[in-house]
Amino acid sequence: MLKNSEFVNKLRNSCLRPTKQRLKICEVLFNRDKTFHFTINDLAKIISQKFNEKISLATIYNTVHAFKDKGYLKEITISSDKSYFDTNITKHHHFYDEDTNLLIDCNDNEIGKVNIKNNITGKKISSVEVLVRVASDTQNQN
Amino acid sequence: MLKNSEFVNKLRNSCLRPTKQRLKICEVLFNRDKTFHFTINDLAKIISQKFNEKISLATIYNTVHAFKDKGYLKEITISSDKSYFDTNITKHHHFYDEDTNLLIDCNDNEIGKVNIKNNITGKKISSVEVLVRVASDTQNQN
DNA sequence: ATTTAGTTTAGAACTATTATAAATTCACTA
DNA sequence: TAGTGAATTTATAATAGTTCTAAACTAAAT
Repeated sequence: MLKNSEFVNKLRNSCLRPTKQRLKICEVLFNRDKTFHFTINDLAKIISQKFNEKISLATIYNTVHAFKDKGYLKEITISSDKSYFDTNITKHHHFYDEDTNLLIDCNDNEIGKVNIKNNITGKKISSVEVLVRVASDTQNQN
Repeated sequence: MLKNSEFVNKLRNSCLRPTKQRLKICEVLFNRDKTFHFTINDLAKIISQKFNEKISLATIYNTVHAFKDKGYLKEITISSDKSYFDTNITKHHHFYDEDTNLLIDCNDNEIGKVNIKNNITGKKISSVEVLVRVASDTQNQN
């Protein structure tokens, strides 16, 4: 739960001018108690519902990517037809509910540490991500 | 390493008519010793190089999706701008080399079993996939 | 107030993928 | 082996998500 002046600082500290549009997007994304998972389309809808003035799609794309580059958002790839973003930027894993298309964060109580015994020679691990797809019992296992 | 008559059977057993095009695609995908990771675009290129007669992109899409539906291919999602497919249909995980954009299969010697302590209530796990992104040491950690 | 660089915008462009509908081919039957 | 109907292939159009463009606007420093 952050307030406007904190967003101004956050943006200034990242060499991003605190424009009206970016502040609105901050408010939608970061003025929350819980992690928020969204697609660009979700975000565009929320913005157009919440505020009278609309923000151009191009700006929403630009801002989300800027926030991702600055480390304020994480991108999560579940399907090739959509990009999901996550306001939880800590290392964590996900459940993906195939019935509802919703992402759910996992904590360490749910998935134990992944044991990587051998890495590719000469390479450094940049991330380890587990995706557990779940569905109601009637769905067939893949 | 399968031969033509085996592909004919494979297709017939799946209620897919063994057409010239499907047999060529089988030859590219399954006449191999090792696992093969590819995008539709990769496959289209290989086909146009290997054979004189070209196969329509629509047919390549249709066939790859039919093979996926029949369980002969697995789809792997790494980035939202491309679909990767894998001829290794066993349960396994992947390294993804961010420098070369190549996928590498993991075996159990490389990644230990993922310990899922709690699943979402009322749901069944349909898959568990680990993606380890790697890059050369000079790249920054994400 | 002026200036300059950063930002926003609408719309065009692009890329991957799916849909369409006509032409072709497979495979069954006679 | 020719005829038939359904499956398949094909080129092309359509669509969806995303990126590009370049003109208009705005923030912030002088």
